[in-house]
Amino acid sequence: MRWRSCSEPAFAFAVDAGNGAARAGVFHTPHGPVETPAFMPVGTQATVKTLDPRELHDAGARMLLANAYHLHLRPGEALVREMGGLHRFMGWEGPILTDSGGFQVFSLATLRTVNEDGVEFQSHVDGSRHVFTPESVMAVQQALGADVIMQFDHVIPGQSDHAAARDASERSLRWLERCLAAWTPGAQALFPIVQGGIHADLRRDAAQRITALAAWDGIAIGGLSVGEAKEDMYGILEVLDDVLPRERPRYLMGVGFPEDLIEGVRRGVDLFDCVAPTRMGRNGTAFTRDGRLNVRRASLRTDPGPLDAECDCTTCTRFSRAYIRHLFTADELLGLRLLSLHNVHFLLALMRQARAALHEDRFDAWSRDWLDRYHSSTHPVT
RNA sequence: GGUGGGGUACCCAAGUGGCUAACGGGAACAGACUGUAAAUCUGUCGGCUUCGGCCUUCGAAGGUUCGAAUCCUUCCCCCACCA
Repeated sequence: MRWRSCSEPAFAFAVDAGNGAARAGVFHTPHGPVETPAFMPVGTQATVKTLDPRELHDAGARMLLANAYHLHLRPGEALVREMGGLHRFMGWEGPILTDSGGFQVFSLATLRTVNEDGVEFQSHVDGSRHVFTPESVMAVQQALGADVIMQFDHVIPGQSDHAAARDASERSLRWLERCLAAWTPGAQALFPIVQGGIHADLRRDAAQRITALAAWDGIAIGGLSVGEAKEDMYGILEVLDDVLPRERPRYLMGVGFPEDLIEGVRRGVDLFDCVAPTRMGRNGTAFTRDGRLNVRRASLRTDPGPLDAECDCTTCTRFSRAYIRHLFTADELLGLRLLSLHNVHFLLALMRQARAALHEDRFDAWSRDWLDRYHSSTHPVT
């Protein structure tokens, strides 16, 4: 295995506070440090939908995601490279992580066939056929030029049985070896991904085998938040907390909702990403300290207050619930932007609070209070 | 004044004897969304209900029929064109 030593500084990870399994630290990348635990907004097609990179940075985002499958189809990694790489192309100077397309094996299941060599996708854009292999996915991600790249993995539905989960996990492990062989260490960190569904033995086995391969820049936990029960997800995180090395960042892929971020941090996760804040932002749901709020609700028609009284984002400082409701009711584009911005800001602020609580050694109490209030879900009309 | 067309649930609009509480849209209301095929999707949308049904509806009133939003009569409105 051609593993770069973890003593190399480019992707150093320093843990500087902890509370049980939860910890706070700093993950260093060639495009700057990321304080953890951190939430990474998702910009699948080299854009966090509706949001300007500048306002993302101002909201506290330090690292973004993009997607190899989508960018390979459009505009193509060659064009991105020609335009100076992903950072310059999308106007984001901070670190970027690209997902490999493994999630699309799950989300586009009706448009692909899997075999040992790789996956043949029928493009959701124009129907053309594209073969993704561990080697080709490494090449795509190298051309895109993200700081962190992901192995090609096989994601399956959360409720899959043991046999199916083992099959997908074993395939992902074989593909990991091929990704490692095709990877050029140095400017890019390669994160392996633990699979195994909701089956503790498979998860433990995969985590141990990945860990045993070599030193790590970071390890991802994949195949969660794909339809399984929350308790199953939390249970798997607890299983993995015992097995995964503590000196490297752990990245829980595709999570999540505010409550899942806190539950994840509590179980030792450092990095998260999720489309929820932006998708829900476009679909009319706001995250608030008192639970989710459907901004189309008739009861907000004349509500002069902010989405969340404690939020200091642009949306909450300047616009009323009544106005945002109106924007959604009238299908005005500003509504999508304002709500996406608020939701992203909300999760970033949540992680900021979690880090502060960890540094001040009060994470346990803080997280319990936060969850109690969030789950009480009242939404008094102002 | 004449001729022709039309009045269907909040709006638009199908339906010309039973399969119609009434196709479709929209609005409204409620819900879902977790490494983005998503500014998407789902449900409710006359009233009551012990969920099996019951009641009231298709401009108004009468009539034909076992049975009418659908056929007939009269009346009331709207639109187009002609005087």
